[in-house]
Amino acid sequence: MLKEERLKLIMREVNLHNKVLSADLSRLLDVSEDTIRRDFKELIDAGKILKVHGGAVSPSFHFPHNMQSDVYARESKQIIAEKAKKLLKKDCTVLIEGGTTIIELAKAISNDLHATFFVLSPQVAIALSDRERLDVISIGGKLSRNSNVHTGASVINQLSEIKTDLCIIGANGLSVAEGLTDSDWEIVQVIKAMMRAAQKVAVLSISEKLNTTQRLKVCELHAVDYLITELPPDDPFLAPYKNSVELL
Amino acid sequence: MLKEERLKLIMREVNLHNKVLSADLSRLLDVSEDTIRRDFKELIDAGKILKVHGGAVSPSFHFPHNMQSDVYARESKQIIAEKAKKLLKKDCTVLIEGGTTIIELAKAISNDLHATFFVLSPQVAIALSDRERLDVISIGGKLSRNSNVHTGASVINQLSEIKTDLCIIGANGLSVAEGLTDSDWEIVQVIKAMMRAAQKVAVLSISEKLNTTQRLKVCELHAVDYLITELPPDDPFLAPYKNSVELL
DNA sequence: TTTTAATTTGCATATATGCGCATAATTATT
DNA sequence: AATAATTATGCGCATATATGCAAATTAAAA
Repeated sequence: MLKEERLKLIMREVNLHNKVLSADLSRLLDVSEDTIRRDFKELIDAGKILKVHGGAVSPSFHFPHNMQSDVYARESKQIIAEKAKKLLKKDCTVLIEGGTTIIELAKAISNDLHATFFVLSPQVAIALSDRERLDVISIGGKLSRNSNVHTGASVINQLSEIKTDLCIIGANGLSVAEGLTDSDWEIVQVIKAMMRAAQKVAVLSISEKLNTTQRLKVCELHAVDYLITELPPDDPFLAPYKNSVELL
Repeated sequence: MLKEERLKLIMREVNLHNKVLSADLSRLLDVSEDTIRRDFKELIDAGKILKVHGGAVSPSFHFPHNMQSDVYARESKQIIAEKAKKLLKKDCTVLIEGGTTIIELAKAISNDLHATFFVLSPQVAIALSDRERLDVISIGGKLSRNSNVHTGASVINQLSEIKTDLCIIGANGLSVAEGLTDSDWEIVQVIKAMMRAAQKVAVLSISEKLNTTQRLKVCELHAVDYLITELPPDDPFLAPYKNSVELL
């Protein structure tokens, strides 16, 4: 990849998100963070970005907005994202939910994966929008405020009309006894519809969500094909799950 | 192979991909990289390409050449956003497109406006997602990469089923003679459908887009109800538009 | 504070580039 | 047609640029 291309892509990221992290760009563009920082220098000299610790921001960036302090458990989520990437094969169709873990996965997806993604969350749509070889299709609907995912009858309807190889969802509660659980009724309906639309079901969950239960039931554990946590599959903590799902 | 043929092929590659690697061309045309570089020299002298380390790029791609433009107009866009806010009444339904000007409007919308927004762009959806009293409904579809707006038949379909008080769109080209114009066919279809779905049409445009024309026609000027620019309505620059639309 | 993460710096390596020259191909001249 | 002149091409080498790695430094976070 030409350096010029990288600069273009960096600017695109900055204009898109107002801020970029060196680490994210490093993974996206598959160069070292050093190189990203050197690119930053050029863009700074050109007055196109401003440097901040950890990344860069657009010159017109105002702090109050977009300042999401999502750093929490980000490392675990990145491990999960790396594992989940292995499920994404060339030319597959994927139905993908929202939530911070899923967004981490979206960011980690390589620039040259050729596939079709059906997305339910505007954030995920944006995170994927710069991947040249990806078809991104938003399943529209009412934006649920607390989850930032499209919900409602129209979503369920549209989901009933598509078939995908895989669906990827985040877990709010997961236990051997109760299976997958959530606290939001609308989201539960959406996830159920997603699972019907997909051949295989992958659940991404940081380990702290394991062995917890939310008010509403989504499905039994055995309805899940892959469970991806930041722990190695042979971690004793995961032992109870081994019989029902494939651990990654 | 004749040198002239090579030059032709090189230009074709550049126009096709906006960039070429010396190494690729060397292999493709079966000549040494030196020769390719010497070819580059000719094309550079002719102003047809620009040299970068590792290859060459099309002049429009080279970033130092299109340095400004996007970021600087932000102030104007904020002025436009403030004016456009006045069109948003309590309990109205609004259909809103994408683009930087529109995103600026979305950010400017007050926290206690009670209304329903149909959105076509994930960025706009996110910008609106934290307004407590807003219903945000995404019209889903294939995400168009260059505009970051949902497009395609499903969008047109969904738009045919809704009725809103107002639609707000950004202009790419606007002139008295040619009306509203754009360069992307998919977007044109979407805008037309938006206008059919809405009672009133507001066009937001920074003044530099005025009196310019793009390849594809969207509609005549009189199909637009409100034209909002950063200039005051009595600016002489806007005089030709006065008869056809209401200026804000 | 201590601890962690990000950045800078210097260095090593790989790749790209420019130049001189020899050779091959093309064109002009006799 | 043969030869001279011109132009195009490839190769080796010196230099410049780009990139990654590791240690040292600096900034943020706990």
